[in-house]
Amino acid sequence: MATIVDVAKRAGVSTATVSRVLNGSANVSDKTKERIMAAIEELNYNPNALGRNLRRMRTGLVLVILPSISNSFFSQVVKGMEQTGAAQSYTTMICTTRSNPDRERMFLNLVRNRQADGVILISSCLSAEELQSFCLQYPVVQCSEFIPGVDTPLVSIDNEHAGYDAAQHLLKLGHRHIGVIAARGTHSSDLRLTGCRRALAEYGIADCPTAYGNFTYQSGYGAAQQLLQEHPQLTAIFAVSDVMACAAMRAGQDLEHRVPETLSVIGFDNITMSYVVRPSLTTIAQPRYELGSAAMQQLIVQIENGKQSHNCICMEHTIIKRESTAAIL
Amino acid sequence: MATIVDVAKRAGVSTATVSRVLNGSANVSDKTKERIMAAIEELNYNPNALGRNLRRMRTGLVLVILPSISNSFFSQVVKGMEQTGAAQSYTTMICTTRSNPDRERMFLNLVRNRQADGVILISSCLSAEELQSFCLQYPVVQCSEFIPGVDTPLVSIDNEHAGYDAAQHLLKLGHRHIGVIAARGTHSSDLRLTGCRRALAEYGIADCPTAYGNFTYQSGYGAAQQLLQEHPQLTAIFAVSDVMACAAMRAGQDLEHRVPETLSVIGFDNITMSYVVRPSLTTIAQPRYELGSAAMQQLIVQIENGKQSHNCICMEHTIIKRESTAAIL
DNA sequence: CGACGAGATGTAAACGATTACATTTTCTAT
DNA sequence: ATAGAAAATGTAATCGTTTACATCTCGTCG
Repeated sequence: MATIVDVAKRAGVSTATVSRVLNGSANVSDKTKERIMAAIEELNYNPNALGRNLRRMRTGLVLVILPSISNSFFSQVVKGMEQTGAAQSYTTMICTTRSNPDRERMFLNLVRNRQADGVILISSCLSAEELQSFCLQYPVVQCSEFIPGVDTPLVSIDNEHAGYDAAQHLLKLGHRHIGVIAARGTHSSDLRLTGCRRALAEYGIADCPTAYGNFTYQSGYGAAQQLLQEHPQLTAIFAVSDVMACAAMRAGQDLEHRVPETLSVIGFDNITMSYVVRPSLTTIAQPRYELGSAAMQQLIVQIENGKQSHNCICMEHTIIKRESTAAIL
Repeated sequence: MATIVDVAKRAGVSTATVSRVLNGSANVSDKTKERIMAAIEELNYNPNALGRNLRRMRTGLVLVILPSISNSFFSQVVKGMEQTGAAQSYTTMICTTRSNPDRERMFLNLVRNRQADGVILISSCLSAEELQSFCLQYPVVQCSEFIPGVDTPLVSIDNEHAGYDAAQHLLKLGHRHIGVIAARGTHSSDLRLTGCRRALAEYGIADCPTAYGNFTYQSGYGAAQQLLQEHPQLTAIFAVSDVMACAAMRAGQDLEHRVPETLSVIGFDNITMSYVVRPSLTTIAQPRYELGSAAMQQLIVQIENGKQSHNCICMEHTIIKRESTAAIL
């Protein structure tokens, strides 16, 4: 494997000059430049990034840490990050934790180690304390799904308000018995639930049957079954994710409900599945690409200008009305 | 940021001894080890991986390059890679190309640059020639979706045979007018189509109407519409991906078909969506986790023992019969 | 008691680039 | 022709580790 020294020798110049050509620096004569290019070509030389990065003390790599790539919600968010990063010469790589804190720590260590310049967290599985101590020293941004009480820039939507809007939609359709499928230990789910209850309270409704799932189809199915069996008076279900909402529709149908005639269902995230199922799913959409893009923007500022003030960027959500919700009969 | 020199000074030893402790080497007295650990603690020292990797000329990083994370088929494949890699101390990162050859080249350059030790390709978008010249010099494995004619180890299923089996299933149910939704420029799709036609030929059927999509729901919907309108006699459709198969079901239903009574549909991949839709989708399943695991195994062998003979590992597929296919009336 | 070997530690040379500073060459203006 | 500026190039230190080799310190054994 050829090094810069080999190239320099072959071209009859010093390594400094080769380096200048490599980095497009001015003040190298065309003749020399050509000789160097030829030597690079002949030796099939590739600069060793380890040497370069060591000297520069940066890598141009940015990590996105998320639980898994199976949630198609993340796809667009990550795309926003990638494109915004690429526009400023950062390479984005995806690291999956499978909700294993040790795996997350391992990836954060890559930043400690200087193998990556910074990290964007989606749905971290560490404690606020652990995260806090990390983010004091290294560039970190939280995006979308986050741990509260940590001094990182944060890019998300107003989940409480979104939950409120979902419930409002059902209430305006006349529903008064509304159940929720939430997810335990997920801050956004807590906020959505809070917002939902606030809307119910405005209609004088104190009762809000809630079951919990973990974002899988199976868990959503079970939660919906439980809700519908324990509270037969329910006419609507709000699930904090589309996958669980789809499962709820199926569970409802399997319990002799018709959606939306006897059971309305509203989801969250607007993933592909939500318009593939039948009936198509009413849901809350987030500006996924923009969330990712803004998060990357924040991270790059941090990497290049150091720790920033605790920024919190809140984006707009929208409700997408489809076939799964209807006025109560 | 503390360096190994700072730690050595503080502990009153040489950097060599600190390094020995860091790497768990023998022959350091307990007393010294303790002093060094204390110094590391006090200085909040983290070894700089850039220096280390430069010296060792390896990083322990492995890249998985794929078009996008939105295809949930990849999720389990990648999990197999991650776990098998982790078991041998390799860190796996996911890189998405969005089918952009320049992005793919950029990621391959990380290997050229020595920022990663090797790479697994799923559905590369480079030419066989370009890939070939890369894989002669660096550790590469292709997995699942591949470019033919390149000397990399390959881990996949027998796509031709799988296509044959899908068609056989429909033929045995009595279908004689079978359409295919394929994907242009995808080798596995070509093979599946070939296999399908071989099965038809065995039944003396020469006609096999084929339309093309690009794995998106929309494209599958359009392809199915086209097939059903141009060939009203069709009673069954084989789509080379579940997403397109689901779209075909919907298109069929929107054209007044009932699935499976008047139209049978079979897909490929067994993604979550395939059992969420109604009717649930008959499909061909691949051993996803095992594909990924075997691919990583191959890669590690290459990284640690150098270029291997052109290995091709073929895994078993299975047909999963659900509600979307039925005997012809 | 002295030699020897094992164990503990230190010295210094890599690894492959970048870059501040020094030097040489070339050009311009008088 | 020559001073001086500008352009081109070179020298060598540096980034933070690891590790071959050298050295030192003991305890053991004949």
